[in-house]
Amino acid sequence: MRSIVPLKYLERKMINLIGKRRIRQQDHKIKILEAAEKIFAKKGFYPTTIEEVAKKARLAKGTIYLYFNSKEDLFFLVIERKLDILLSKVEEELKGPDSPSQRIKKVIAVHLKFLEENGDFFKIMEGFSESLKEKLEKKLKNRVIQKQSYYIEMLGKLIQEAINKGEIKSLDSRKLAVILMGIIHSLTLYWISQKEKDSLFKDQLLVWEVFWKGVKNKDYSKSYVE
Amino acid sequence: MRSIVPLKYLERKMINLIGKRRIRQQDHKIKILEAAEKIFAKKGFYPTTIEEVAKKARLAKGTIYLYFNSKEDLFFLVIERKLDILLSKVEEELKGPDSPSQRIKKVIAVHLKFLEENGDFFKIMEGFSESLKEKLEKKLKNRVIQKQSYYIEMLGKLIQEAINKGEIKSLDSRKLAVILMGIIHSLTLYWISQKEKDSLFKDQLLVWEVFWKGVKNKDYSKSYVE
DNA sequence: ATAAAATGACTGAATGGTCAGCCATAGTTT
DNA sequence: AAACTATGGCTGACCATTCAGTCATTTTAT
Repeated sequence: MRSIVPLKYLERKMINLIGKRRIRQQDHKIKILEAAEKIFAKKGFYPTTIEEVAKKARLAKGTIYLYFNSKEDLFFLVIERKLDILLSKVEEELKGPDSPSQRIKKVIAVHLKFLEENGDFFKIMEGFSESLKEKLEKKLKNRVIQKQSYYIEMLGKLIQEAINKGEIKSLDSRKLAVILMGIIHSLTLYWISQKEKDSLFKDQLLVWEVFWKGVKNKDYSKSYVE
Repeated sequence: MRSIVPLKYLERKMINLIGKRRIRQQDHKIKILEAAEKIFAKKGFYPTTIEEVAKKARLAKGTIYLYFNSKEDLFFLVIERKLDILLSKVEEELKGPDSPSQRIKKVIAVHLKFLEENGDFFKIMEGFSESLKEKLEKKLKNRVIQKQSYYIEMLGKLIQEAINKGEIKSLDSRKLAVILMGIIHSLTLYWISQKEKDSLFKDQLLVWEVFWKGVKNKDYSKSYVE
């Protein structure tokens, strides 16, 4: 007799995990994240209201709080989701056996493509620094910062490799990584501000050319292919 | 007899304009601007409270509103004040008879020096895009945006000049201006994030080298002096 | 029938902006 | 020069609004 109760409980647990409800919940979570992404991109963190996000996701305000702990959490999770995708795409691209310089070229292309497809993400990141200023230490905030740093670090190592191989001049590899990201960032900003949007992706050659010629080792000019 | 009254009135007016009170007022305006600059840099637009600015300026909240119309106005005026200084410094530097490339080099130096001396200004500008999103069109906001654009435009023209003289490869001069600013911006951001602050100014050579080699015309390598 | 999910009215805290009054200083009168 | 008056810069309590987050109630699914 007693065993029936826990069985029913487990049963329900299973249903929750794999049944319709579970799927619904996932749907809603994604729906909210996507709605939030758009609104945060448009207005920035502070002027965005949970009510508005809920409306966009066609849910009630209270429902948001069933899936996220706070506005801040929602904000950071929106960022984290996209940052993870970007990171995985870049890491995927780096798996090949190419030379460092070729891999850098690939990173530029992947990054620009991602930003072109995720303008909202870029806009949010742009305002990220503003929103994290003078706020209590938050687990999620730090996770995002850490992922950002990890990305720059990865790029820095790649550049260092290129330096070691003599492809790039012996300069501070981390600073060069920062510079490369700065070039990408500023061109993206420019692209977003343009009303008549040309393709951002096609600027990969411009980025590559300027960066590569700017940093390449004179003795190694043969490696500048294409 | 009648004329005495208006005379006295004018007399008082003069005293108000040039006397103690008038000086006091100027003092306060600057005081508020400087306090606001610090707080805005630290916390960003939205989390900054007028009360806090007032406290820092050792004035009462209401007093702020005697000198500025709103929090937004104060914010934009803080930016505008510094932007004007930067613009004038750069314009001053461009007056010489140097070649375009030499003038670009000077702009880099002046800009980096200014940012090193005005880290707070940079921090505010960083969050500028966030705070201006989805806000009613404001005269002051547009003035600031216009000045920013003017700066990029000026740099673009300078680069175009260099292109025309064959110093720089024939690329989109505006995009190159954007790239140069991106390099400067990202290195400044990096510099600010460093706890052990090296000099930002000394990176002028790095910026110059990377940018110049990245864009220079092959046929014109002689012009790369120093 | 039961429990989970969703709702949205409500609450409390925060804060931009206001304004009636205070008081230091300047001007006037005796 | 002393006493009185007028001025206006400054103040901070107060008001109105906005909004994150809560929870009693309703809806939905099984």
